Amino acid sequence: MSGTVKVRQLRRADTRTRILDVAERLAQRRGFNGFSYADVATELHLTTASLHYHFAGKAELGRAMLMRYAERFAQALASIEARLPDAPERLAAYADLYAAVLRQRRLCLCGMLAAEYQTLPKPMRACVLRFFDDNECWLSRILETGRAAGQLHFAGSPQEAARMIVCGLEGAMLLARPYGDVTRFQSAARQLLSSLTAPADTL
Amino acid sequence: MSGTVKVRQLRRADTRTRILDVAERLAQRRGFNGFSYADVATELHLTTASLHYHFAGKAELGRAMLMRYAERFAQALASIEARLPDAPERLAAYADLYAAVLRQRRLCLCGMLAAEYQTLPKPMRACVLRFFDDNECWLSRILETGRAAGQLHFAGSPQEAARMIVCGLEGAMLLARPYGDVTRFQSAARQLLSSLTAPADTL
DNA sequence: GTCTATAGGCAGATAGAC
DNA sequence: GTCTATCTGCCTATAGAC
Repeated sequence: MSGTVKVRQLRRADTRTRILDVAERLAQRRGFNGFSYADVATELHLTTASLHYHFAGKAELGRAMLMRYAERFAQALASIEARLPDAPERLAAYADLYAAVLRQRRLCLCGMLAAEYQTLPKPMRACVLRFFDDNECWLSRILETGRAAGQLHFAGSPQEAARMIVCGLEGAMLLARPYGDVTRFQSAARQLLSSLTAPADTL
Repeated sequence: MSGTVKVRQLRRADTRTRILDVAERLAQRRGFNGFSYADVATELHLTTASLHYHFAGKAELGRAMLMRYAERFAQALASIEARLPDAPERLAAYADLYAAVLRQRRLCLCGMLAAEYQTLPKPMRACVLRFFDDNECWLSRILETGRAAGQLHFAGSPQEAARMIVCGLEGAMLLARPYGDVTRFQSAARQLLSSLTAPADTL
């Protein structure tokens, strides 16, 4: 609608952005039920009343946080597809996205929210499912293309394989973090993807 | 110490047991941070004060709940090993343990607590890790035996494969539940295990 | 064992001054 | 935009009667 929607302030992110940054990190580390408005406000040297100026409530903050996260993730997927032509490399880069999050001692935001799903505000639930749907969709396409090019080998539908990959990577993050051991994730990811990369003659 | 430690009351579980039952179900559905003493008390037509008679605090309740869960799980594993001689059947039965939990619209207790790990009382954290260690240990043994018997085929160490299985199944539960779709879990589990069951000639 | 009563703290949220 | 002040409700926990 407006001609000058957003003017990027490179020197210092605006307050709304910084609130989202803190909320996102806390949600990924402690869960959506594991942090409060006060936690965010304190860290930014604000009051909870100020937060309510930017986001009507915690549910609204959560929704905004999720939408930004999904958008950023989608951009990362598009970047992988544009940069890397080979399917195996694309899958490895996909797993690296997860590893990068884990190195920050965070869980995938939507993996965390999947655990808390039953207690989430309704609008947030839809966002979580859409995130996984988008991942599954992107992976399916990558898998199908890779199989057609003879780079990948797997039985069953690309959709099934895509779902298994998402499950495996989310689960690997979930378990690697308590151990504080990123190699646990790497090992599981490698095994998971190698079953697609290596030729499976008997299937 | 005592000669008559526990006399089973088959007619009606004692209060302590019923508290643990409710707490366990709530923790598996809503997370440890997602339920309160009041939730448990209300459901049992008790007061929170009564709960404090049985468990000093929520952390102590959580610890007792976890220890009982781990013990029950260990018994289930022993039962699988005793009943089923074939490795592929054992693995399928192992996955069925998870599926049964998911059908109750619950997450694996320790999978849920892994997500909440950073906010858990210290004593509970150790229990969560021990649960996964025990699973990994049991699975490693099953995998190694199965490979030696020529029933299973996989590259790498049994430990690595065991970890991948646990990650995959926990992740599959995590994602299947929001969709309310047990077949999502079944599909992922089948793919995960078939890569071990089917001969992999090229590895 | 279970209760009533209550404490003390923290949660999300709002009104209104600046 | 950010603040102070305040509200209401829920949380874990305790004291003490029955």
